Amino acid sequence: MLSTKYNPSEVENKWYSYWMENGFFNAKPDPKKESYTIVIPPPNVTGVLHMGHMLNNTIQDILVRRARMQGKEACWVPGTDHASIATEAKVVAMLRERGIKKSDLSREEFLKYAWEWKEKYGGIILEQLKKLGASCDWSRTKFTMDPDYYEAVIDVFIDLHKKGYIYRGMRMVNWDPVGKTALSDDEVIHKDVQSKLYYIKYAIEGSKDECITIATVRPETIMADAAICINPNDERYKHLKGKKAIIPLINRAIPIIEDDYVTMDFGTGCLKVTPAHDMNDNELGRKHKLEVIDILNDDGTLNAKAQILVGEDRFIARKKIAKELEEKNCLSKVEDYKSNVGFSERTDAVIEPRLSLQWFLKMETITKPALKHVMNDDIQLIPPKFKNTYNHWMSNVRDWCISRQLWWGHRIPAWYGPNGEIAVARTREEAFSNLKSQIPNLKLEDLQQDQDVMDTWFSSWLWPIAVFDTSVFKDGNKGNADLNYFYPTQDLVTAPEILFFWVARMIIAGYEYRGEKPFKNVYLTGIVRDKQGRKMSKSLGNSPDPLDLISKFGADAVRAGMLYSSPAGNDLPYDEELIERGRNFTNKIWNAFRLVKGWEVESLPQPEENKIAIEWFESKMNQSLIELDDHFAKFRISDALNLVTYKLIWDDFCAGYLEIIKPEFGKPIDAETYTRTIGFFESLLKALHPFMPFISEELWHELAERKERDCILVAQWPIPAAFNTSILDQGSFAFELIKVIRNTRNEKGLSPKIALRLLVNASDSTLLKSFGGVVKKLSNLSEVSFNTGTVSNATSFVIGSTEFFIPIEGKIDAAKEREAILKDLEYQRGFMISVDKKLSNEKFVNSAPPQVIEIERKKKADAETKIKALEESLARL
RNA sequence: GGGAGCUUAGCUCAGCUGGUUCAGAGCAUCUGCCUUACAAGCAGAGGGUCGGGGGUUCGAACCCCUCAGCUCCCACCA
Repeated sequence: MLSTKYNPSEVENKWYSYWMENGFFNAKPDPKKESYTIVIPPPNVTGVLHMGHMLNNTIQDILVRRARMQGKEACWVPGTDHASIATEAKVVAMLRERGIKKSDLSREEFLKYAWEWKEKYGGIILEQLKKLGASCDWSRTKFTMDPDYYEAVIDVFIDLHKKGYIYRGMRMVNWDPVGKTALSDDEVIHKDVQSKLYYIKYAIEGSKDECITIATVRPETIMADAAICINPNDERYKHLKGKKAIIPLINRAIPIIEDDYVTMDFGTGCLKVTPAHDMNDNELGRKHKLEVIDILNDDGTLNAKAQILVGEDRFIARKKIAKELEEKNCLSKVEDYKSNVGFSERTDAVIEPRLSLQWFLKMETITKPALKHVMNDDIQLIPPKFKNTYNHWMSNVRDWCISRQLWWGHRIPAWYGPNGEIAVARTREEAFSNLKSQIPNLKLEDLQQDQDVMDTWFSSWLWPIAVFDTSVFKDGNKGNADLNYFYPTQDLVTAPEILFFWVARMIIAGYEYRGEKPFKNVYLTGIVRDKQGRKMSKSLGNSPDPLDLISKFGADAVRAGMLYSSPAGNDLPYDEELIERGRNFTNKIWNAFRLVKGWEVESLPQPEENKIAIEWFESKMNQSLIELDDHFAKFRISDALNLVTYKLIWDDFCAGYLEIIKPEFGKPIDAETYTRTIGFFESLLKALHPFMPFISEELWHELAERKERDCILVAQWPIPAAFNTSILDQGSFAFELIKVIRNTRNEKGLSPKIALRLLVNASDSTLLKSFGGVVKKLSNLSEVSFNTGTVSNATSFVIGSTEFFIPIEGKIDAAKEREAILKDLEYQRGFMISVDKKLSNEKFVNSAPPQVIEIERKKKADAETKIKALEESLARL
């Protein structure tokens, strides 16, 4: 006896192993087949699976499995990202726990630890994805620091340098004093922070007691001030033009300059200009040729140039300076102030704008095709609302700072001579030969390689190309068979947060190196949030462990749960109830299988209602399959499952079809119906497979004997045939009738066990003719009679324009019945009036499309019948 | 400051070309059922000025204007 509960865990392990053993996930170029490719957004190599991955990878797997069933050569390439700063931070933390400081290690020693760490924890996440059922071609698993990938990244750096896109420059960068590295703008998160606005008095040089007051949130940077700036139109300060102000505490004189950049009504209308420590001040400083005084060390402490508080952390210095200023009577007031502060995405340190020598990629030219091909829909963003944002970003893109002061990553292939000469080259030897002509006595060991590595995204932007061919970035290489077959890929599924970090840059690289888009569609998922709408995060502890969920509910249930209410681009408010609902669905399917499996099959004449049920369900299924394909074509994955597949299986197949054909307990089913039912079940399982791969595979094998390797994951996707609208209409009419009869039972307190008679005041109307037997069975009727005329001592109702009676002697409460009829009558009359009004409106009749008018006419006719029937019933009572 | 989006049942959300898929789903609630596939279930029911106001239209949840509230992205005025 099979359990009434579906038990997923055994089934899942069994089939995943079987699929792997048979190499079903592996793809290779096949000119006879269309290719379908997805590259996985490579998770951090030391990461663990979280709910966002679940959503993301479920969607990818659905797309890949469906493509595979459609006969395409489906290739889903997995892999991991070295994630330089995130991984390095983890390794540093691990070393610290073991009492080892990074600063005590050489680069080589540190990297040895990092690789050890990677070998130990790397790829856990990929193993976890297998539990979800991800049908990746694991033989293609790629890592962004695989030796060949590493080389490809270096090739690209050298190539772009040669093309003049990469340059080295002193720029203001976002400095992370904890990670001790520069960050790109995108790695900085701005948050509103409650801080203080200090009003500081600077004495005017040569004046007895006149002062100029500036407002700042950063008093610790006054020692780096290069000027005071006022607005040229500001009458209040005109007289100070050309004079000098004296920085308190260190008594250094700085010029008072004018620039209309200064907002007159903010603070005091005077601005301290600190070119070394503020992006805007830096621009201002350059414009006015001001001195740049950098008073901070790379860890955010004050250096000797500050003259005071040397070695103190900037935030401690801030407090101390404020106190000192107050003591020296230089602080006129302090206000509470909400300011927007940048934080490091990875270390959460407050970002310090800092001047430093970094490598940059010029973005202006190289981004052009990437903008164009998204705007003209060669590449489609789903949902399309992101096009605007993309346009805005790509049109205002700044040069990309690609160097990072880290060790874990692709080391910048630049070599410096004794006097700062630069050679960009693959090896020391190559650099040497490049430089020796200009440096007479150069020795090989004089050359120093740049200490920095490249931004992680500078490697992952090559992903869709490099997963297939890493040698293609060298001159003259046309690409291998894999690349030419699988590239461009079709769909990319990722989170909107990395649209610019990653997606845009892959597009740039795609056009630069292949002259072709990397993918056709970009499906942007939502963010998984908790019930309170907060992002799932480790620090909040609000993220469930996906593997726990899988072992509790099954992978199929979790996959379905992730798809409830998660259309593209919309956030998903996560709730375990969603997974439960998914679990309930698997159980429903399991029980449908138990029912069918339990039937005795005999060659019997096929009952009439079974014939109708088969005809009806076939049409219903074809109709649904068409809708299903349509949803897929529009990337409405969630709708494809919830609005179509789920309803088709639960409502139409289980609640409708199976209930009709179900033989009485203990009685056999006719062979014809049984065979057709198995066929339907198989089609349903196929349509279900992309969403719920495990239960569909299991039941595929349970429903019939299968040959070796005859698996549902390689079965052919069901192709919808034409459907019969008339039978579908008859079906809905019949189910409506059944519902009303059941409701009548409920209202009148009649047990479902008591058979009722249904009398129809019409000839065997076409709408009911075929479905008479169905209605009889599903609403437990002893008879259905036609042409009965009006019947007394019965409850009556009208569906469409047909009047029905159910004789229920003794169960009729005339007063109650009358009340109900009057209420209905009132509504119907009101409805009539509004329809009439519409139909007698000439403008409506003239301008509305004919089918709309037809519908209104039908409404009117139905209402007329109803009113007539109601009036008659009233008269009889 | 610039941009995008959201506001529909108690909750979470659909509603795709302005018109029968038009006011929907799931959950929650209520009623009745342990009916021989499934109580993780079955059969029903109630629940709504589609954020407020105005407009366009024969017709508006949907288009336009406006007000209010919320969210996200980008920029940073010290």
